[in-house]
Amino acid sequence: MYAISPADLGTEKTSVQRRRPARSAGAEGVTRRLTPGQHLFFESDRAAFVYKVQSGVLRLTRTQKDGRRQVIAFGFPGDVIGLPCEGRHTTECDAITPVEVLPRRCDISEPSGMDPQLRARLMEAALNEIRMLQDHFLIFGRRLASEKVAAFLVLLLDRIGEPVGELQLIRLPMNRADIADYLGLTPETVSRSITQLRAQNVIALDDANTMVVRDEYCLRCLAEGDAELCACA
Amino acid sequence: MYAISPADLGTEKTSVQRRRPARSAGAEGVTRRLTPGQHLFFESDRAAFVYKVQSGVLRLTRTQKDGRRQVIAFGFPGDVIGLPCEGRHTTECDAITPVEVLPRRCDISEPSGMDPQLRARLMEAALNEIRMLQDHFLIFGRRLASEKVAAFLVLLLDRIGEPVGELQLIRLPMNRADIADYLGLTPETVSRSITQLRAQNVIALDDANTMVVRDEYCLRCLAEGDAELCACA
DNA sequence: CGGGACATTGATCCGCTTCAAGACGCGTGG
DNA sequence: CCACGCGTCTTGAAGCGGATCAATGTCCCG
Repeated sequence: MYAISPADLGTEKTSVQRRRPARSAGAEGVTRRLTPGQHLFFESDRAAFVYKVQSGVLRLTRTQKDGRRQVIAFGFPGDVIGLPCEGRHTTECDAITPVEVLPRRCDISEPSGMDPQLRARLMEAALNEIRMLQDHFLIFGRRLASEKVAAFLVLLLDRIGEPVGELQLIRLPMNRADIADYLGLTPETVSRSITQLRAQNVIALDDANTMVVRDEYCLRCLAEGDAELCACA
Repeated sequence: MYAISPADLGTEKTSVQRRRPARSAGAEGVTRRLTPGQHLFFESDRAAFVYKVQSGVLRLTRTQKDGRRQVIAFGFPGDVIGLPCEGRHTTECDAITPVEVLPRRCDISEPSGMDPQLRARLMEAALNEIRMLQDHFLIFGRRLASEKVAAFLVLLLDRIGEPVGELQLIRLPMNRADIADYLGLTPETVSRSITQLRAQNVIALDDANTMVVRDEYCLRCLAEGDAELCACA
């Protein structure tokens, strides 16, 4: 869908990082910047690096033959993404906001020569990813759409929530379609669920991608299917 | 739902949940045997070992507060299961057939003293698990129940299919409820989908847990949503 | 100001869940 | 050997929730 687009179009005020190797995958230890829509890697790509996300948000997806897309995960700052299997990436990855990632050379097949510390971190990252995928399954398997959406918002809240006075703010980096493909729903259903949460005064929307959590306890109850425990219902 | 009953009968009949204090978690390198329903570990257990499955089939599950169960994966011979996160198991695990596993001591936090070969295998196992979980997502995200079930049968076919003349045989080690909880369906819907596949002459059932794949090509088409490509529809 | 991408809302339809009943296989005990 | 009970699988009928299709609203950016 997206063609390779020049990376030096927008938001280039930070440093003089103009000598980025063109069209190369990057270099060890040199921060790589992506603009929204730009790909970091594709499925089946030979994996030269794993990437530590420094800022921004990435989207990890797999697509099936019928064109349907599954969002496997979102990559937030602090995440290590791009762990390969048998030397190849197992998902597609593109940026949904301006992104900075730090590439680390990653030759899993030659672990003997690898820095022990890096090796340990890689293992830790892999085990963490396993747990996050399992958590994702629990959300994905929720019965009602509203529960899925609430659980997703809780996830975001814990990950990128920003305190605003007594309450918390969530700046949604992804659009409704991304949320839908993460949860196994349609964008319309996601929108309806959000509208419903707003009607219950659990959240408030500034604009479509900026929400204030007005009743965090209630949101967490709804996320677990305990609608009864929540006075908002 | 399940009665507590002694599990040492040696019979492999009904699945019996038997909570057993893991006073003898096993010993490094000594094959451990489980009877159906017996647990290998529980969620949040401190993880002393990972296990290589030698024979039989295990079920890895996570349960949520409302009692709903999500089958995360099945452990087949050759699989390495029980990879911990932060020193603890992230799922529950019990046997659904008689099982033999080989425990390997696994102190991820102390990787320096670990045999490099074992370390490499652990990493490989972790990366493989990530890919398998991602594959699971694609199946879970299929639109129609019949596609999910077909995709699941293809998975089993490739994993434990037994050639029988020209065709292939699948001995289902798990019941309909397990399949349902793996796919995010109800047992009734799984049953109906199987009935439908049988009516289309794609499969034939000997008994409920023994099926012959009569048209493998068609099954694979249905699994990918290409019902049109299949004359059986 | 106008165009495009995205979000919301509405109406309808379909597939799955739910609840219920019956069938089947298997082990036990008479 | 057969009757019984239990767990599982199958099948049926009804209701509901989300998908789909369509129209409108909103924001952003040129």
